[in-house]
Amino acid sequence: MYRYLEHLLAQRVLECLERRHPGVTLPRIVIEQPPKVDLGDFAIPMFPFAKPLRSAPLKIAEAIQAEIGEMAGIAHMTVTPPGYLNVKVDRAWMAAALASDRKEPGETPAGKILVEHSSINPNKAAHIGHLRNAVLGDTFVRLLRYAGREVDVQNYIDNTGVQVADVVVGFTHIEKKSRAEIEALARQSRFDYYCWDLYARVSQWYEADPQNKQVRLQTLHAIEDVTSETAAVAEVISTAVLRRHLETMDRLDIEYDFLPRESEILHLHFWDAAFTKLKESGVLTFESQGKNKGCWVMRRAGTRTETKGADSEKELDDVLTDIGTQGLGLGASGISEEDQKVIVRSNGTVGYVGKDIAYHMWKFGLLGRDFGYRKFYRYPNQHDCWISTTDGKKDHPHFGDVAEIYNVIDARQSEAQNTVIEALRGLGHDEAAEHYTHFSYEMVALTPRCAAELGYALSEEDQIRSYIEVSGRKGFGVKADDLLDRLIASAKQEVDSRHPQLSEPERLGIATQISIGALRYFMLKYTKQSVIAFDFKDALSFEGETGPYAQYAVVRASSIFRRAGLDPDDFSLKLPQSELATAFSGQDGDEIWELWLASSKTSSVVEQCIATTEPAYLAKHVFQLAQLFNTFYHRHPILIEADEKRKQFLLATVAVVRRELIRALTIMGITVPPVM
RNA sequence: GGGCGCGUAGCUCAAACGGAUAGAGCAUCGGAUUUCUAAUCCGAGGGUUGCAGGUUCGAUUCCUGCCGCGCCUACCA
Repeated sequence: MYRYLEHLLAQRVLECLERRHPGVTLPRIVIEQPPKVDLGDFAIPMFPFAKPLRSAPLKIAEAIQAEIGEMAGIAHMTVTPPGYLNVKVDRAWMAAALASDRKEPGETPAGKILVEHSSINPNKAAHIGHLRNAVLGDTFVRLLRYAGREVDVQNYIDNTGVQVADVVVGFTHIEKKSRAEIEALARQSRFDYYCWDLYARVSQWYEADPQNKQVRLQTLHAIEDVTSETAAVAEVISTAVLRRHLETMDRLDIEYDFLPRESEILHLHFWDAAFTKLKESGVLTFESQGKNKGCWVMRRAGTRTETKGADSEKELDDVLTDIGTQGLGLGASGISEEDQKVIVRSNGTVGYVGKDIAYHMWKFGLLGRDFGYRKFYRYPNQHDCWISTTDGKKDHPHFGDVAEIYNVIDARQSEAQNTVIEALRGLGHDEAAEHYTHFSYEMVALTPRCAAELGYALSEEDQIRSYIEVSGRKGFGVKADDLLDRLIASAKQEVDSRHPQLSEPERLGIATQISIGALRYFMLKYTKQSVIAFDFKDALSFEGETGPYAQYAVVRASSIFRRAGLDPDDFSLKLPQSELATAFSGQDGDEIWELWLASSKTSSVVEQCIATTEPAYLAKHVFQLAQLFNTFYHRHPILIEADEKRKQFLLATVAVVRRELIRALTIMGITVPPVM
């Protein structure tokens, strides 16, 4: 409801100003919340209008106040120095709307959205860095779906790269295992852990003798030939590890719809189709000199200081003729060597950025080719996850060909992402480029203390750092399943001591819900651009600003209703609006109103999260709501309340807060246990 | 060297689009009528928002310069 009033207000203020000042271009109307409730529920700063309207902020506020007229849901407005128009909501109106969970008017944009996340190399166990990616991505998917959008979830699988090749080398050259032996191992429960260790050993093996790296190259090439034994082994390994990743993510209620694999991008010749178009459009140019001689190159994204029109280009041309291209280090492509990004190597093979361009053309339905599809994994809820194949089934859902895409990929890959966007633009697909969002986030690193705890010897240099980057190659990191296991063990201990009367499966179930709540909340409470310095102490905490804190608030709300013998989901407020108005104007009316107001904000927060690709706002909202509720809970004993009308009012407050908390937690992928 | 990002309380982090007295959690210290169970609540201390300028009614937020830190910058994927 908050969102609805916010939009309504902005629109009415805009109309009002346009009527008074026709033809003037106005700045965007910003609506915020005043620092304290007694000032109002919305604040509209008037300062930005002072200059364009040639009038004092307070004068403008007064004019709007006088002319804007009545609005359902708005009680009144006050002009507040130094230049705000503060707006108070009609509390009874809002409360009635919230209590009946009235649907907010508003339309949702059409067009399918593709969110890609996780994309873990299928050669080792998933670690906490992958967890951040998956939780961010999955939560964003839930945000979009809550907002009414249609979303496909994809997880890109690089099953033909060096990382898989390295583990193949480990099995075949270090451990000298046969294909049958590897297949047997791959059926073991935590095969990904086995690969984790082996991958680290392979890295050491390469370092021990540079000759060994030759084996890596041979293996990499062998994998590309589908008929080879090596390719078969790679397939066994990557598929088994991929299955493990899906299982790990399923523990956190994270599911995918489609798994496009690099092997199909290769074998279905996606690149050939893209290459033709890239050459025709001039995005790619052939370099005939310098260190990239014989390669097809592209200008690295963000290297040109934007073309400033004909003049400067002409100047540039003059300069070029004067010095000669050699002097500037420009190749035949006209791009300086360090600004060149090699897309096709001199031996004719294509690099990963090239494949990525082709793949993204497919996403937008611009390639003219499609994957084959077959079912790969069925979730316990019967949802099917599909995977790419060369031929595949005829009957399959339609993937790709979407209106918007979001790629959840860490900040280190932003240059590559921008290069793909630039390629799309260069191909003339500006529309697609505009709807391509790199959902960028920072990595998860380990604190030196955490690293020491895990038994890694640190250099003196590393010991004084605030964090150290994880490395799959070195086997340095915290595995996702290990963290989850530790969380569950720790939560289980608490549940055991608090609820000894419950059965073992019940207690384990509760501990699992709490662990997922703690983990998902932990991954979401930091803003994207902040590096998470991981520490078990913080991650294993169930107190303060954590998932369990919010879950506990809901448990308390539910328990009030249970004790009262009422169903919170089916509780209807029987007070007329006049009674509600009285309740809110009482002694603690402001304090309780704050709780209702916060409850009304979910859809507004969801909108903000989507607009800024920042799910952390939702976590903040959940925490704020839970915190307000806990304070309220302490101050107002409800079941012993003698005044029946007052009791109804308090119960309605609890019901609404509970519903909104559950709603927001659900978007975060967090469920609430029956007791805690 | 170039590109991107960061620097806020002892620690970990908030404050989207410039706004009203810069907020939380953890840690520390002191409390909560044995109550809808305390995984909770209340209180205290703790800040020149890295430094120096600039823009303006107003700057943690925008601009410039410096200092410090991280990531990216391969014919690897």
